[in-house]
Amino acid sequence: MPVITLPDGSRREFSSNPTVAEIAASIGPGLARAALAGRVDGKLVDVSHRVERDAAIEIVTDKNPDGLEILRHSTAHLLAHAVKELYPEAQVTIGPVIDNGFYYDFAYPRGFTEDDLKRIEQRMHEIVKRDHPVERMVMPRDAAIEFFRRQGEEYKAKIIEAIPQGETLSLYRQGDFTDLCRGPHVPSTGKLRAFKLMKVAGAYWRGDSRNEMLARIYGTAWPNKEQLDAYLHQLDEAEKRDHRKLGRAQDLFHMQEEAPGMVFWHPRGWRLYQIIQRYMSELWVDAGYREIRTPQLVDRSLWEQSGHWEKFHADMFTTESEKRTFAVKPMNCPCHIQIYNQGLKSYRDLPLRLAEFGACHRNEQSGALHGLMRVRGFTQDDAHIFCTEGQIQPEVSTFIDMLHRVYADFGFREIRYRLSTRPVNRIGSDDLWDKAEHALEQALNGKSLPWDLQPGEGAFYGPKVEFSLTDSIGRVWQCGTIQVDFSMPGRLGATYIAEDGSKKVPVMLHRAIFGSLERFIGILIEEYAGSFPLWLAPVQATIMTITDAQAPYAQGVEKILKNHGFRVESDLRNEKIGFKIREHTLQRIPYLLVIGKKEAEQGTVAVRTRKGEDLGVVTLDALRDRLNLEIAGRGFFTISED
RNA sequence: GCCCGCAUAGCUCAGCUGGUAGAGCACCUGAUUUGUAAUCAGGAUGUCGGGGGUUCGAUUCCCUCUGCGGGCUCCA
Repeated sequence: MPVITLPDGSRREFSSNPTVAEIAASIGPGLARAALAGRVDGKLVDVSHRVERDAAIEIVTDKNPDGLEILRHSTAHLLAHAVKELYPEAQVTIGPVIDNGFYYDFAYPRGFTEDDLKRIEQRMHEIVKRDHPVERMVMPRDAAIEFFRRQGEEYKAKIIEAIPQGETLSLYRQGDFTDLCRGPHVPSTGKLRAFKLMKVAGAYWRGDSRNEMLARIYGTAWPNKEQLDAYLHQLDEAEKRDHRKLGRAQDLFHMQEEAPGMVFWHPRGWRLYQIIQRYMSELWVDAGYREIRTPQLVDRSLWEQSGHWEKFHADMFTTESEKRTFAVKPMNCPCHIQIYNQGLKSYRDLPLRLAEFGACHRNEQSGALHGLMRVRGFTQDDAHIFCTEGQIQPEVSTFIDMLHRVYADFGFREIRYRLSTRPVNRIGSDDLWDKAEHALEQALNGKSLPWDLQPGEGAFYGPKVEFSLTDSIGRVWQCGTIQVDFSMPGRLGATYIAEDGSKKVPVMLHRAIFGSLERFIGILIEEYAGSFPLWLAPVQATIMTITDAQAPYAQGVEKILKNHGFRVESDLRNEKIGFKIREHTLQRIPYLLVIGKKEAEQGTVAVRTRKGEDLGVVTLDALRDRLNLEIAGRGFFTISED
């Protein structure tokens, strides 16, 4: 008879083979009710699973991450169940768990509307009330195909057809609804309580844009209403950080119909942009880069040579002049090679690091555009390192250190690392790709960084490491990148004279840290929710007067602070001080400097932060020292963060 | 590009089933000279995204284009 070992090490012996549910019940009725699934010797199973030999058992509840995942997965089935009841002609496809929830894709040409979502959600609650037991069945592969075909579920049948012959499949049935699924699932629909359907979207069958569009419904699910509400609240909060909203509210930039995907930077936004640009420009000097500037418009022939015309043509803006075709540059690399090619290079010149704030344009698909994050006109902090094969490792390694420093300065702690390998559409031999992919992998492993592999996601000219940051609602955006390129220098005739006097082709590393200034600023706005640290704040302090009488003194203070290099503005309007405080606090100005009769007489200012702290009355020298200290602290200084 | 949705004053938004539009803030004028998150009073404001159609009549219904939003595909 099986002996069951529980997570606390205790053992129980059963007189007959118990199910997971029975084991839970033997521990306590509360646990029996809470049991969603079991873990038997590490393997997740349904509570109906019968344990037939000695095993380590854990009862999985919604307190456990596995339990939450099962809950979400079962809620996806619940969604499909409701849809099939309401819209029998819809076909089910797949319904996986994702962060914070799940989705389910249906083949339903009419598509779903917001009203449908309400109906579906209501029906889901009804099915929960019915508390259908969720039963597991097994079926041979071919029988399963037959089973779904009979029900008109062509997509399910196709999914199963992709599974090898001879496999036995598990199906789950709740009421009249049966779905193919590996499981496990909650024991009955009554276990599902806190969920909400979020949105409808289109998604291609099997993720291929050549396939038909399915109707996807996204939902979220939680163990209880409190957690669901907390999540919904968190989403509301995240929405307030949206860079598009804050960009308008803080008068940083705007975009308009006549220039889709292009940014109109307003004075404050442009100041921020320039602060960031200058920061990088100085870092380049420190790191041995040399800054350059190359043309926007380049003849088609260069793009043909570089391979862009062939692989990237659809994304390039072109124009005609004097019977020639020019393309607005989508990337800077070919131009940088032109600068490299001026004058004969020696191995002694390597590594040669050429950097540019390269203004690029790409004709992105209209549906891909997204605020500052995905635009058609953007500026990269782009550099190309020309080096020997032996210099690849140290250069990649040094680059990653530099990137870490930059991200830390801007307050980013969580970076996602991804290695993207050769795509189908590519130039260069497999031998070169092997070498390049290997070089990047080694650089990452050398720093013990956790990275994900993205097979087939590399650029057409080489593999890359992507360094990604997340926006306010958790969407991941690639910012930094380093790419090894063994192909393009050769195509564009770059060479150097080696130690032995022979002519060799250098390796080129494409690399960026911000990626695009636009995207980086977008993420920065969301990261700080518009409350920029002092060193980045477009306006660092606003001087405001109590009455007109202090205007001359206030203007003097403004001048002094500006001379110290601070970004200061004055608000001399005939308004009450509370009104001015409110306005500039909402603008997230780090320091509010109030000047009344007293301050004007004493030669001081009363300091208030955007958080509402009163720092008292200080002299201008004391203020200067404080601001300078805080500015020097960059992302590490937290006094005025909120 | 594809699917779904949206487009009303500078901004945020209201406007039920068709009868040419409204609020708050902002703006302008005047009063007020004010001490740490909204002083009071008055005033002006719209081709209701563009084009076409149905209708006696369209912000409202239909078609189409453009842009935006959320996804998908793609990418910095």
